[in-house]
Amino acid sequence: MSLLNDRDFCFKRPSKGPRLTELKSSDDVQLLAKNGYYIALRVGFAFPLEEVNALPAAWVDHYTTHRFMLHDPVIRWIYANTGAIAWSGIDLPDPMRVLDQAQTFGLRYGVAVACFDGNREGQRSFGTFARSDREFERAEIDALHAYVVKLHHAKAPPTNLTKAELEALKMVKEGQRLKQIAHTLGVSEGAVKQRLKNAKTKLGAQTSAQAAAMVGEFGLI
Amino acid sequence: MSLLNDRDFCFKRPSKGPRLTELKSSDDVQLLAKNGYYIALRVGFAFPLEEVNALPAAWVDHYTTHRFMLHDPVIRWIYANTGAIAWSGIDLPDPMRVLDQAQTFGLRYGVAVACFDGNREGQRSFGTFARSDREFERAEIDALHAYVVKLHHAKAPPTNLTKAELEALKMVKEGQRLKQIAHTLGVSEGAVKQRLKNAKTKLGAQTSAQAAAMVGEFGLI
DNA sequence: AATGGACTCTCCAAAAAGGAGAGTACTAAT
DNA sequence: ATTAGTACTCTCCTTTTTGGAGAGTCCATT
Repeated sequence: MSLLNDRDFCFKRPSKGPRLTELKSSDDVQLLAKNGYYIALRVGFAFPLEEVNALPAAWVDHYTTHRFMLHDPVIRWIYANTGAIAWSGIDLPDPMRVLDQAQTFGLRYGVAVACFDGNREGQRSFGTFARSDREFERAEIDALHAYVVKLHHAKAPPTNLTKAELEALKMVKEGQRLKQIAHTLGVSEGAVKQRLKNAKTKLGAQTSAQAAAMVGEFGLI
Repeated sequence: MSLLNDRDFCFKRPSKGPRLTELKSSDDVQLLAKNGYYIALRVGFAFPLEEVNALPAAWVDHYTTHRFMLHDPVIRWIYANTGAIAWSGIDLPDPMRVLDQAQTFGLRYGVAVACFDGNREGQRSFGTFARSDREFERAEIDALHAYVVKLHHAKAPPTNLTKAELEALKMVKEGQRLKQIAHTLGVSEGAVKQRLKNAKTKLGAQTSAQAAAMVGEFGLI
């Protein structure tokens, strides 16, 4: 029996044979990228809004200590391209033999994915996924690509927050009480509450604490 | 190359000669790095906890669009070394002529700084600073180095938070109310309050919202 | 003149914060 | 083996902060 089943993956079975369609959660990804994966979301000038690092700790250690990033052909491909490709298809030099070393950590076969949605800030997202037993199939590569694109869009920062709302959230995040905030801004406490309420609605947050943390992570304040 | 040296831990200067006073704030840095600067704090596997980007918007745009990062000799130096150096002293190839292009954006003379404090996660911090009118002086380079080291230490994540405290903070950050948290954890609401109170004390936070945002930014939850 | 959006306010109920006190668990020193 | 110290956990009680409903103002657009 395949490790992939309906519950884990969401197959569709159209006319010809089983088809992998959509990865819903990190669990689904874990099943495909058995030996680890790494996703960086919304990389701007140099760094991302969020990263998911599910690579083996030993490899992360080795990679960090040797500062492989700038020499890693996978990273180089990701920075230079958009789309998805198997590691084996990347035609770039690997003078530090990063990929060979990766193999000794169980990262033998892999996929690199990069996407960009034409946003003004030039933010890009990318991921790399690995397994040791066999090469990834085309449908799997496409599914991983779609997954990263989905996360990329999900992490699009909200654009409808007003200046006043962001201002209030910033002050909440900095540990100020409503009374202080109101005083500093020269408005009523109720006004501050209303701003926070609007912000929470727009962000889908349950509490001001959550809303403040969210805008912080989006880099909006 | 030594990863660790005295200068990484404390900034002292011998008594003789004019001494550049310590850089206290980003304003001080702005005065020195007239044409812009960039600081990345606590870069782990690949990305930092925080970045300060005060480079000219046009350059950031150009740099991002052309994905210079992997080709930038300054970045390559920073990843490979510890200490501080004038751009002009970096002896690395620049096939994409990143530095030449930087000049056309007012970034003519510059300094690169990198530091590492021997922490377990291998986190490093670095910065690069630019001006167009003249080369940086040795004392200025040292002061900028000290500034980055200071920020690096300031961003050291607290290590004294208990599992219970982090757990509570995480749930606050996710928008849960104390009642919910208490129920989920199977403890009294008072217990949750106490955990949050301890966390706030340890973090020097005024409110739970602030504490939750802080641990989030430290990457502790 | 009407509509919609952002902002403001008040009042009341619900939630969170803060203080004091006390029990438990584990460590290090006597 | 006892003791002291430290860190963590919990309860109870009071005060302060917050959240939520409803309504009003101001302003730009239609």
